[in-house]
Amino acid sequence: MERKWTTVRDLRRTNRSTVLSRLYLAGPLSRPEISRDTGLSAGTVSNVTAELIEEGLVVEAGQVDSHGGRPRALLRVDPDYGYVVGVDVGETRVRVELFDLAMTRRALVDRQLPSARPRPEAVVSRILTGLTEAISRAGVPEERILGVGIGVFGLVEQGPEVTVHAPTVGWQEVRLESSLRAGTRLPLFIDNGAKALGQAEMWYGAGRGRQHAVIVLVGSGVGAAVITHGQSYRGFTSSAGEWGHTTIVYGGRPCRCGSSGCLEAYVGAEGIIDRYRQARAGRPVPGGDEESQIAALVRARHSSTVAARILEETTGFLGAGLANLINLFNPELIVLGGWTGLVLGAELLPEIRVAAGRHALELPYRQVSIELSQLGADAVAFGAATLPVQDLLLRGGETGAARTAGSVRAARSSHR
Amino acid sequence: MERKWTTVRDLRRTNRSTVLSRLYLAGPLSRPEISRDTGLSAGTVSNVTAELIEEGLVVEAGQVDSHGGRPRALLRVDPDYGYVVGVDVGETRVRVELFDLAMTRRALVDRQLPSARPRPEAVVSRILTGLTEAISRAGVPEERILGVGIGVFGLVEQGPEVTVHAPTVGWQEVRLESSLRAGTRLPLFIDNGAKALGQAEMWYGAGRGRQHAVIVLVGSGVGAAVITHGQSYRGFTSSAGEWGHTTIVYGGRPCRCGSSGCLEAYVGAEGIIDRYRQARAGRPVPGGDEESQIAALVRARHSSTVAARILEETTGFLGAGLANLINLFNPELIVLGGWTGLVLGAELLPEIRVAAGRHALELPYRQVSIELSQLGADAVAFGAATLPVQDLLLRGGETGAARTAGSVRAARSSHR
DNA sequence: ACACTTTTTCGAAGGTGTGAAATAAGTATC
DNA sequence: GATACTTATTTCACACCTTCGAAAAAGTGT
Repeated sequence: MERKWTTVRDLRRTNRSTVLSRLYLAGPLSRPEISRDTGLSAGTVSNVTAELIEEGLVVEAGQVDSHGGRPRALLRVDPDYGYVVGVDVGETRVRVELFDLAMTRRALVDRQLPSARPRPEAVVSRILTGLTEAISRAGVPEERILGVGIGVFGLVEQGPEVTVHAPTVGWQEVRLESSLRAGTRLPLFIDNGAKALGQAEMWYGAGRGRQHAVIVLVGSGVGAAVITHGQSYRGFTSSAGEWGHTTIVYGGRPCRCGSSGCLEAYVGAEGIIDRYRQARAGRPVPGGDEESQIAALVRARHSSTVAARILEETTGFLGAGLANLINLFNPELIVLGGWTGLVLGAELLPEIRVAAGRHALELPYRQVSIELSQLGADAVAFGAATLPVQDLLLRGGETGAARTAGSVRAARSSHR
Repeated sequence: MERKWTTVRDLRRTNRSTVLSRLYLAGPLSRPEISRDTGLSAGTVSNVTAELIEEGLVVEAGQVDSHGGRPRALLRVDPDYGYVVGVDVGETRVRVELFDLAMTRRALVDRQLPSARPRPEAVVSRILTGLTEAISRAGVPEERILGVGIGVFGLVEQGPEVTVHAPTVGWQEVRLESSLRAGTRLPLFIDNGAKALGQAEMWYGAGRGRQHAVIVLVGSGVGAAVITHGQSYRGFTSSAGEWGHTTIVYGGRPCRCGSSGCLEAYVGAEGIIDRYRQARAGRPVPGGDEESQIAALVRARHSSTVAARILEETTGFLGAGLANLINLFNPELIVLGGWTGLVLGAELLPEIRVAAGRHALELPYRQVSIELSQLGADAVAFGAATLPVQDLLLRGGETGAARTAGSVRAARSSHR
């Protein structure tokens, strides 16, 4: 009962939010279209849009000619109203990208990390220097930055203060938010990288227009982002969706998480390569890094029965894992992403679908479609950048008395 | 964008709803307490409660003495404002119970089904006759019945019309709602039995006051009800939560659903008994029905190493299954229910907790507590009866122009 | 009897969306 | 080129809503 949802002004805010969101996600729209989509009366739409235009969030974008009537004016969110930053924190590098509101990239900064088990301070310093560099490269005044979204590996706990847990790289309750807060006044939005990417896929990728989906990430690790009613499913402390460490072969292969039989131990890149090596009687798998090893395996499938068998098994495990998601979450869509997932999916998607069908219940399986990611494997920073945008939309474009910045509102009004 | 949430009257309805819900779920409360809990101003609370009292939904319930000030009046929902019916549709019987709003049972009707694979018509006729009998036995005028909740086995699809799918008993897209609609004008609320029970457990059982929980049902079959933000997680077509048919032993024991290695094949009553029999080299398990066989197994665990091993394995499988739920849904609470679950849990809960800890990720495991069901195995009808209550609360006590009945409102206003 | 405290009600004020009417801005037709 | 028609957009009266502060109500303690 902590939510504040009572006054007539909150009503206005949600209506602003629905109008703004529709406008942002469904491209240029005319007022009558907004009215129809949102159920708001024409008068209200006119009223709300006038306010949004006045504030500079929305601009006119041409007209659409009519069949004998006043032509309807098209409206859209002004891409230059503000800018957002997305940060991809990986285990080997930090990547900072700056976008305008249309998600056109304006700057990109890449920083290597010294080791694959980076210390938090190393990450924090690279985020902060990357941030200033991206801002200066893009030539954008800092006051116009709406927020910084950060997609991190590991479990991101959204408490009174955001903390990150990633036992595999030795991070225990890392207070990432407060560390960053010391170095910037910009609003911060920290989330798990898979969840960030999932949101991007819903807005700009394979999930457009869907409400219930699971975006699955198969790379070195295996994760998932669950979307319900268009929103990320978080659970009690936001660590929901740890699909990679669900048991799929009771008592099976040991997993780096300490348990055994985890899905990740079978369909994560390392798991696949390891099983391939064992099937080759211990001979090393050709190719240098994991990526080329997987590629080699996929290429070999027509010539080598061993490779074919390994891939078939992998398809089976992956299918069963997807079936578990289908049975538990009943999504309308599953998006297969992550670099390993994309490599496998490019060749084997039909087989994966069939394998999922073998293990899932018939009804929910009939209602789900399994598709490939459209944004590719490298869109975590992009996804992270959508986090501040989402915040903007949910607030209906009002400068929330949120995390920081009273400067933003001032900057804005002096700007127009 | 289909939801209607725009006008200033919707605002009133949600405020009525929050006040009414708080009052219903948190027992007798004074107006200042409501104000504090809901964030509404004292004026609004007075205004809203006056309306609810006027309509007969809420009544005064004594006073609480003060420390030198006007004593605060206590308010509560009138248990006799209306009545609700809950129906438990099992594979062998139909059970109809009638409650007042305080969930005190006023009537109970039990009807056997002719076979364990009942035809839909057999179920429908027993529901309808059971309904009239329960109403007459309780001596309640039909106009005072707020609705009938029905908890059914199988997958319940909430479309424009509710349909039920249960392949194991040969039900394919059974149009239960329209069949019942022919025989009664009362508002109907049809849902999966496990979900219905889950809601009851949240309101009146082990889940009180929690927001994110999974209620797990282990009986002959295995199911789960997932609660997020206090609401049942449904997914795209409401068939979410089919935990029993998630794969936990890839390529393992065949399951009646057609797949193999499903959790249900290992920890469902039949699966346990079957594994026990195999371990006894095919000798039949003592005891008549499944229930007494499981009881015999549990009793034998101190004298028989075979029984002990089977139970240990069962604990392991169940723990891994729970761990999957923990990793995927990140609940704050897991409630173990269902008759098999209760029998096992009564003896082995600590071991089950440990087994879950072995397979779950550390952080979400630390944050979850695993408890036994408090409502017992036979509370599906009770749970189903909460469905119309929930509807009442969500509507804020306004007679929705919902599924049926304009008679209800008339009856109500003539009644006071 | 009086002062004090707390609850509850009351009325004015400030906001909101709606629906109908008015206005704007085109196209089709004669 | 003027007129009729059509559709988009704005304007405005209206009915509602919550809040806020003041006043009334209803007790306790001295």
